Amino acid sequence: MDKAFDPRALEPVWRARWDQLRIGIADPQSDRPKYSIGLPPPNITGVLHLGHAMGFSIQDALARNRRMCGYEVEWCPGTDHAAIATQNVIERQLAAEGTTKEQLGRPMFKARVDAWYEEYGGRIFEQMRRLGFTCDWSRARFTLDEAYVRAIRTAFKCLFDDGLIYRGPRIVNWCPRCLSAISDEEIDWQEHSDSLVYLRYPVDGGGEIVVATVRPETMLGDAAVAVAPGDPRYRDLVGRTVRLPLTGRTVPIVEDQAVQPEFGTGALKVTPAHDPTDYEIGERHRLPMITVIAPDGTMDVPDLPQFDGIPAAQARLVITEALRQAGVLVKEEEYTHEVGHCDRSGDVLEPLISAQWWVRMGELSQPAIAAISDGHTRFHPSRYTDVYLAWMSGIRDWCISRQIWLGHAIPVSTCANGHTFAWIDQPAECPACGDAHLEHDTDVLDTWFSSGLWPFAIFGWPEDTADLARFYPTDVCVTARDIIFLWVARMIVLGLRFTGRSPFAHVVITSTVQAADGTRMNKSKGNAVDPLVMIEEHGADAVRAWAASVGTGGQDVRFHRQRIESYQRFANKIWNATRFLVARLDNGEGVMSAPDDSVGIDELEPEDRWMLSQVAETVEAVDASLAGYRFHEAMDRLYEVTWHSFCDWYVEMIKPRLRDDAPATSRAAAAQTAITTLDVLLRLLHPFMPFITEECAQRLPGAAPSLQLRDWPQVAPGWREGLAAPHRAAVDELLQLVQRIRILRNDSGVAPGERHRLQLSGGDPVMTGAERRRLVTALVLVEVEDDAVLDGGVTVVAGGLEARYHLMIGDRERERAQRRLTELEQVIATIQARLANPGFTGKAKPEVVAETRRRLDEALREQRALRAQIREDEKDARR
RNA sequence: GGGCGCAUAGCUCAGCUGGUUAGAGCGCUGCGUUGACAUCGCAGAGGUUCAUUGGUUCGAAUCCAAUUGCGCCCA
Repeated sequence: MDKAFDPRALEPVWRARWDQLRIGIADPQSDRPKYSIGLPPPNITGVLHLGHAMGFSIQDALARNRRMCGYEVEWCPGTDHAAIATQNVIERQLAAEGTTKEQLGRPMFKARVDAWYEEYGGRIFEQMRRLGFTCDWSRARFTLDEAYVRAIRTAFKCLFDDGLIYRGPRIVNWCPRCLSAISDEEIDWQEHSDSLVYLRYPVDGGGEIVVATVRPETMLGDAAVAVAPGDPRYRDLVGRTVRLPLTGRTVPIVEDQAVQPEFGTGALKVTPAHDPTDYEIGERHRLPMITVIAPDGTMDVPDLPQFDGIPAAQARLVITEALRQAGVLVKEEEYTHEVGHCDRSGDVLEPLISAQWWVRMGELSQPAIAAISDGHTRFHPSRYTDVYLAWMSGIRDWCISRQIWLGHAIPVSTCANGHTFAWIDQPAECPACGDAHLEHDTDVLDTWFSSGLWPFAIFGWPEDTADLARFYPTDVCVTARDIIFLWVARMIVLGLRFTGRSPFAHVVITSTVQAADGTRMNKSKGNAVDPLVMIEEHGADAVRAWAASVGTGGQDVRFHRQRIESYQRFANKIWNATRFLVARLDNGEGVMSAPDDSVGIDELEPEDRWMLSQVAETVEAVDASLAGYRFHEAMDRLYEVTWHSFCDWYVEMIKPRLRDDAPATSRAAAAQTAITTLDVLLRLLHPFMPFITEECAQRLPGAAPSLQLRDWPQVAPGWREGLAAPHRAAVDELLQLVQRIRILRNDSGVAPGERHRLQLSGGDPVMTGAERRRLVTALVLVEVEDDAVLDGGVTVVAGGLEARYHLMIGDRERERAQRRLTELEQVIATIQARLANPGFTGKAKPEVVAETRRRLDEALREQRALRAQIREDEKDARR
């Protein structure tokens, strides 16, 4: 084996092996229990970012783990056509070529789009393969596939025929660049510094009312002035009318609960056609909807030619000036507020009234609420349950139409006789009257409508396929927090509607990766980290282990490359531990073999039992962590036990036993334990770090072609307790003693090769003196004496174990002993006070009290030893 | 305006259902190249005891309330 693990050389080998073994390909006919996941489909023309790397690493870890646990795993990948994003890309290309999609026409535009998909369609899958993901590539789906289109049309038609889809004019978030409606969830809020303008409106019959607004240009479309119900300042004005400056129109003063009396003057100008809140006020008071801004974002006021056609932002200044001239402007104040932008084009959104297609959510939301509140589907971390429920119970109708060219056409036609109907196969004539003059709707569907069908459409719905029967509902959906509403909620709603079942049992929300300074990673800001670069530089295992270690737990994470580096080093550590064992136990072919694999339990040494008991604990701990989707916990645990328990302690302890001249039985027991431990750890680590674990596992006796074909480790009942419980504590105690001896040597300035005599006494009788002497010798350079009594020396204690160590104390040790003594005095005082408290001894659990007593004993013993050490030292000093 | 989350070592963060002399990684300091690993080993410093203030409790970093600061979501 090479001296260091080389991911670049070994990763392609294992990817090829997994392909060859058809690891990800599921067999619906198998009699294993199923486990299924629908991969959240990335944008087909996008590139992999760290968020994908994280979420997908977690899914692959689940998939690999479940396979080893005996499940038939279907992890179905796919891509989304991402209509708005793709259209923007193509339009930018066209602009660079000096043309537009309108000049090109729809058929040519579609050809451009297809070419784009053709060129970049496979890219993100290739990137995913670099990380070693074992999706079922044979079932990959694309939301523009023919079968998928059928699913979408079927879903649409069902909802339409059930009266749950309607078309109507409503206020929407309109992007003047995309010339399309945008859903509430796609708004990017940014802070803007604007001015709050106070306008004086004359009240008919005398008096005035001052309103405050950040959008004075919309005053041309005012339909009322609203005040909070019962506001004493305006009580007398309610019911009277106001004469608007510039337009001269007369509008009423109304009361409405949406008005915040403390904001501005407490009087609100109401522009129902250009503000969502005003729209609602307008509906409540049946106000006219006066449109003054066109879809392209310019003023649409033919009666006022001086303003007509000016872009709204500019009109704001012009109209403010006109109001100032008219003496209407009272004052302007600086005002900072959040303004909605199109998250695709970045343009400021313009709320407008427009005819759109809507899904009636009221009825649909009920089962979607029940599915979560009844626990059929659970969120991890659980707090997202409330977030989801709050949103779902206040849900509004869903705007599903977009005025763009790319995407799924709304499958609706209208005939010359005014019959409007939805269809699955585009009809030639009206089913109601046979009229052949059909007009097809030119809008396309919101991308989230199609991805909302994902968990069942990927398996062939609406057809009755074997895959659908076998793999739906899926087990888990692993995704990012920002699409809980946009996507997860819609899948639940649509899944329940069309299949009667919630599409997944668990929703795992992964962390959001931020840049190191806590800001959002953003390609345009240049602070985005490319996972492929990370793979190149640190290896895929390191990236994946990082993803597992920070991906769950519910916190956002700041990206620090050092975190990935630490897992790269971890991979190297695993590699070298394996390399060492191979070197010692080589069967001649670079594979380790135990000299005798029929080692009986009775032949295990205390450290073997100590190690195996930790292995057993780790299996249980990792299982528990995975069951709770706490990947960070599993990763931490595996890192700790592999590096520290196994490499730092266990391997060091058994080094002498692995020498060729060591007693055969002891050597076999050590080899057997080391191999077993490594084998279990590799299997446990495999879902998180598949490449390194595969490569190392090949060096173990009886290796399978892939760890994916091995069973997940299990702990036999009673193994840990029966095998190792007493030895575990005894060895721990000994290790603590070793550490204290090392400290003593270190702080006394003992040279590395310098040996001193040491004598052990006390300790748990499960271990013999000889066993202890052997281990201490293996772990620290000392001459351990037999039981003969030595005079003098420094006493070192750990638990019930004591060592007399013959060396001259150095100054640093003297200081350390004094410091430690002071510290101990405090500890002892605290524990004694606790034990003296009848409230504690009376109410605390007996085992807690016993443990406290034990700790007191331990502290007292250490204190005695330190005092003796200091006395002895002073004696020496006098000599 | 409503909701959620976070404030623990220089940095990034763990600490589940309350009981530890409060931990890890990175960074920092000292020592170390006798055959697993310098992508390493051994040891060390570093937290007024876990934002602040109250409360519950025999006992709180851990539960409750309020406050301050920060982040996010919804409106």
